[in-house]
Amino acid sequence: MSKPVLLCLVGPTACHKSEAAVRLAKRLGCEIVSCDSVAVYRDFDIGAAKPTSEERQGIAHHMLDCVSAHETDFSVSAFQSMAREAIDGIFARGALPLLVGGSGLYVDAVLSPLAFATPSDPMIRARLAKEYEKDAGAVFKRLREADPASAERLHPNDAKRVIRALEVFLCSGRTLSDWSRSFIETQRENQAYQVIKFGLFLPRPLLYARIEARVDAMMARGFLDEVRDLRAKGYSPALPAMRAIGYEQLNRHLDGHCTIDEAVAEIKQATRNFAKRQLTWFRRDPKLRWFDLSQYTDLNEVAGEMERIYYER
RNA sequence: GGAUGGGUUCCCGAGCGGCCAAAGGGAGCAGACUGUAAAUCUGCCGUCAACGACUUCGGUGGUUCGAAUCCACCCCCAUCCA
Repeated sequence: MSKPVLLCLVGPTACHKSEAAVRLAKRLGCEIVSCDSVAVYRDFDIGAAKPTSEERQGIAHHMLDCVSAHETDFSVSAFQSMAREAIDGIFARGALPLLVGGSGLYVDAVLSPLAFATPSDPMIRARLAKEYEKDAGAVFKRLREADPASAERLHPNDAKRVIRALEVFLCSGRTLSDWSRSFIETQRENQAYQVIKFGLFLPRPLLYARIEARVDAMMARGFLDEVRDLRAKGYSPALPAMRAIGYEQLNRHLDGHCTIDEAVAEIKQATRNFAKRQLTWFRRDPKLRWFDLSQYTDLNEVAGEMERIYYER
């Protein structure tokens, strides 16, 4: 029996992903599943570049505004199960799911059903974080004893991952490398969908120029007020969501640490760096079909090309 | 016109006789990535026929075995006095 087909559109930030997705969705009758680590948050709109209702043009969008930034137990894993539920619903409706997003890990999480089943324990993690701060070397050494494979793979300076790997071992008795191995093995026979992946990109100089223009546009649309409102609503600048690009810098400005011009310049810089990292992530996927936006006069052409590929699958 | 402080590799910025192609940061490039990932982390980063060679520290000329570092003059910049 043939697997259900699922479309996926990725690319760095500021590449017209949302717009291209809507065009494609209109042609193929898709419902969109956003894979964006910031757009999931309610009240985070302008800075998250969340498509407005006009921009969505009546196309159903899932995984937008689906969690509160206050949620302390949100995670990639939570995202994964919610997104998969949304996808099941789309299939049930006889529609075609179109994953769209720039958060590579989130995209992969959705596409790899069995990943992230790994256990976690916030208490242990917090304790390890403290220990790491005091003596990073000691924590890494413990990891090397408990899970040599992960220790080998991880850099001692990578606090997050070193701590997480040890956490997994401490709360489950199994190593992270063990969990991931079984994931890879099971994934092979559990590839749930037939995935067609598209990637959008622009030559670096154009990309960077577009990013800067878009940050200016966000500011013009009231990004600063959005952050002010967020604070007024009780969102602490310490929240993970408030550390997202743009929100972080604007919070620093609001706290008097820098001028608005400095903040904006930093946002542009951080976004450029981010876009580059996204490209690094997506580039390793050999199955991705890339579209250089500078080679097309408009997005309909791109969407048309994608449509053709879909039918020729 | 005078006084003082400066001009360092793409940028900021240390260095102030050898251990200096020159700390550190930023940018740029490449990469990693399995529980809030727009995060976190790594590598490269003057040039080359590259375990060695060559060209750099405002300019020119000196001192010295040896200078980004000392001296002279010159050119810029900043501040202050006129």
